[in-house]
Amino acid sequence: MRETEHGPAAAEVTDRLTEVFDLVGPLYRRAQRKVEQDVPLEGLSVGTRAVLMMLREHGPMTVPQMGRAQALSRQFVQRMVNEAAARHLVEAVPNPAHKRSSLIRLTGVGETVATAVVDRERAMLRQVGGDLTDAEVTACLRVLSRLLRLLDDVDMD
Amino acid sequence: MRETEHGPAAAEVTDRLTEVFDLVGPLYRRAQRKVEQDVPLEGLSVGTRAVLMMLREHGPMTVPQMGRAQALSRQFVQRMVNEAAARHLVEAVPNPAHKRSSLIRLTGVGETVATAVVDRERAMLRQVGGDLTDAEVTACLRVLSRLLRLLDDVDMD
DNA sequence: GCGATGATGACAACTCAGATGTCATGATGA
DNA sequence: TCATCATGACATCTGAGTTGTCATCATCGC
Repeated sequence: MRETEHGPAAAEVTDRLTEVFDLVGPLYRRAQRKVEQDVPLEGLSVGTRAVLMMLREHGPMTVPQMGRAQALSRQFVQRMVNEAAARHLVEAVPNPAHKRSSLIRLTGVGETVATAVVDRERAMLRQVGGDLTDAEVTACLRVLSRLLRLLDDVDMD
Repeated sequence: MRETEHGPAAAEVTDRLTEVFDLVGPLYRRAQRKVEQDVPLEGLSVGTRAVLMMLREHGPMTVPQMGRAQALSRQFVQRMVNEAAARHLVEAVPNPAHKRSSLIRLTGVGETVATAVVDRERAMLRQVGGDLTDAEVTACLRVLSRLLRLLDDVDMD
């Protein structure tokens, strides 16, 4: 039986997707709380951590770009960036594409701190990594991305 | 190459798990917002919706059980349950196992409302369901469950 | 059986992540 | 050149969810 067809199998998949959402809530809250209690070690808040992680992963970005990527309001991200900038973890550099909105990028210190955070978190994830296959994680990423895209139109600003 | 071994492959998996977490944040916020704007149709709040959905899925439960399951504080869940009870969507029935903490279960009306919510949400998920295979969703559920268990110790109360 | 321990429910107070509103500025595009 | 739109700055607000406290009652060890 091909699972990608519509019909009974598709209905089955839809059912299970509900379960995925049911897992996202608790997972988000637990992760939030975990980060909340760990990240002060680096003198960060959850919000500034998110900014550092994004810049670390995707390179320099503008504030509105980050807001859209994280489904957060532009103004909130701005506050987090300002906070990070006050601690010299990030800095604004001129944006060749748009003169008014500067690119935000990690400073040397920022990179160091971001790496420390990532390393700590990966150490924790390593406990569970062995149980899961690469294929499973890939599938998970695909499912979550698809769901995210489904909710793309739900936006603000 | 077996991916479940430790070594390079395991490290790779750990890396990708970070990506999973990066997806959970935006997904949670978007879903929250979507539910927020849809669920007033049934005259519910996000919290009461969560209670109804849990009872619908798992049958009667006590308040503390629901709190643990959703990683929410007992008191908060209690408030949501009280709210739902005020609208006669749920009711307390004696708990044979523990005399002091009664079981909460859906009323007839509650069941109707919960079904309406589920149906609407499944209709939306159906748009995406066809793209994904049953195996992928299963893998996703497994990954998320594993991550949730990893954070089990992070708790409150 | 009886006291210690510990859940539970009820209620009050608080916090803070994140949204919303508004304005001035300057970039962009027809 | 003018209208439009995106950005940054700042101020205010909201409400989901927590924390604190207390009385009650169930459970369990002795």
